Amino acid sequence: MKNQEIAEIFYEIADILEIQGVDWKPNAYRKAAQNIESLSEDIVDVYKKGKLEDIPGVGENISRKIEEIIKTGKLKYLRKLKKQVPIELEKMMSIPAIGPRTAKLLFDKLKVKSIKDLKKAAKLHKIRKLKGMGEKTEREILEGIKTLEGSKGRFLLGHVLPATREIEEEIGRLPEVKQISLAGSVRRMKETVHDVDVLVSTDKPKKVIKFFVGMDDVKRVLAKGSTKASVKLSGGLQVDIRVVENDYFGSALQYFTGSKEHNIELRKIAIRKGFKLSEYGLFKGRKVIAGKKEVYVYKKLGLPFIEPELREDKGEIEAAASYKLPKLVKEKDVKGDLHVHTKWSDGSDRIEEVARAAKERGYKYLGISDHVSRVRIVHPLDKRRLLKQMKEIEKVNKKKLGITLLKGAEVDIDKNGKLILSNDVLKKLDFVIASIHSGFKSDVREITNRIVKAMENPFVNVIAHPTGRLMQKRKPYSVDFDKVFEAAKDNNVALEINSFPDRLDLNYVNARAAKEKGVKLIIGTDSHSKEHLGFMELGVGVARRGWCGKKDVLNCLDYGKLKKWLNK
DNA sequence: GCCGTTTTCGGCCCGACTGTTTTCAGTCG
Repeated sequence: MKNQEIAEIFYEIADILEIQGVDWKPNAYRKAAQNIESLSEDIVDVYKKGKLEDIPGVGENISRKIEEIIKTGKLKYLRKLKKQVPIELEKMMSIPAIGPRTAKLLFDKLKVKSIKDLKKAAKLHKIRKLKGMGEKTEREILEGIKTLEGSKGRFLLGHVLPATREIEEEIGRLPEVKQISLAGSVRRMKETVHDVDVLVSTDKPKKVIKFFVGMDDVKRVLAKGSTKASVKLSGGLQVDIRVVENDYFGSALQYFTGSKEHNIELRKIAIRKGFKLSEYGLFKGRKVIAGKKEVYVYKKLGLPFIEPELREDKGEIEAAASYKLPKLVKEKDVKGDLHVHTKWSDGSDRIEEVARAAKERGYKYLGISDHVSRVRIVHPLDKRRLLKQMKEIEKVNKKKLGITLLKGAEVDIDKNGKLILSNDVLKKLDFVIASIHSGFKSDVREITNRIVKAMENPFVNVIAHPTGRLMQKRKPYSVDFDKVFEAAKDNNVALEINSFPDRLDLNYVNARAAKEKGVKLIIGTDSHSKEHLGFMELGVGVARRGWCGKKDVLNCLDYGKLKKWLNK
């Protein structure tokens, strides 16, 4: 039974209780679920140690329920609740305009239990007859179902970032705009985002909002008020703008960056100190004591500045209060990229082109790592072509481009944990990345064994994308990270944070666990063209969300030290 | 249901916008 599965159960309980109109309990269950979800340790281990109640938000009652789930795989309480409220809650509530109260109303009056029922009811115009509902709500619900069916609910950070920056620039060019910043989950570098938040300060809110809803890419205006507006872009992405006065841009930025959970904790601190915190500032009575800048808000609450990527209420507030926040790695700390494909396998650019682009980015070194694989589609290298490629790399190095190329390869791990290239070839390389590209469906033991065995090969330096996930396409394979972390340390092997937009693997939870265990990380882009080198920002985002500093990331080392590490 | 440098009982974040209403509940973030 995994942490995630147990968390899901408590989320479900929270939803049902909310529908039933129960006060406070939903929050308590949700809080517990969040903390279980983000636990880096296996909850079964925590249970065995008798430490369940050490998890924040878990008390006597919930810990008893966790025990029941671990022992029996089920929870009677949830079953009972489900019988009382037999509704597809999670899906229903993902439809805009439907929250717990409306779901309850729809069930009570129209026996709507599922999206299917909902669609039918809306099409038959039954919903508009309910109290508090109308034509417009009905249309919005149908629209929402369409969106859900097209699964356009969440977007990959790497895919929305470019468009988002364009919008930021476009609005920023307005002379009326004093300050502008992205906020929300984009600013926190969350791997997927539901919408994009833009914060602007100006004396002319109407003008800015008018411009915003009239931008070229806007397909639909969802809401438009005097201080905020929401639009849907043609690609389906929702963008929200919030317009404030310059005097409280800081507190507004703090507020709109979130996360919600982080902000709730901050407000509690404010209350304890006799203050009140909102987007309009930090107040002592009626007096504003902080608002202009984000950092002042934290300061007046007795805290140092907390980087946006950490603001998830995962211990950052406690760490800040005791001045134990980590100094996070920055993109400019990265000295090179070690996961790059070229035309030799399935990349689209030649070695020299990629090298020049890497040099442009300020890198000191670049590791070429084309595929050695049995997957035909990637046009893999065999021994002969690999040796030939190494010659070409040497040739490019002689051109003195101001960047050093390292000879590497991304070699498949076979189903027994062996690399599909013999050691006498591997040892000629500067570095070896090992990765799993087949047999994803094997069980956790098998996968873990394959990875561990690969790490025991003396020439392996990095395990690429350790869980193999492709967001929105393929689930991660199960890996026993305790074992993998141990083996990584024992064998001086680094784990990769793969920066490709749909991978981001390790994810930030695992990256943080790795860091805490003292495992070294490498941030690689898995570039298949020179433009992909820019994905580094996403991997750095993951590392930052995982509390990693530059000392945790090997490709922040300069060339000499990195080379030494690679030679083990 | 959880939690505690105000508390083991009594709190539990805060505000904007919308639709459907004539003053507000529900949703959203």
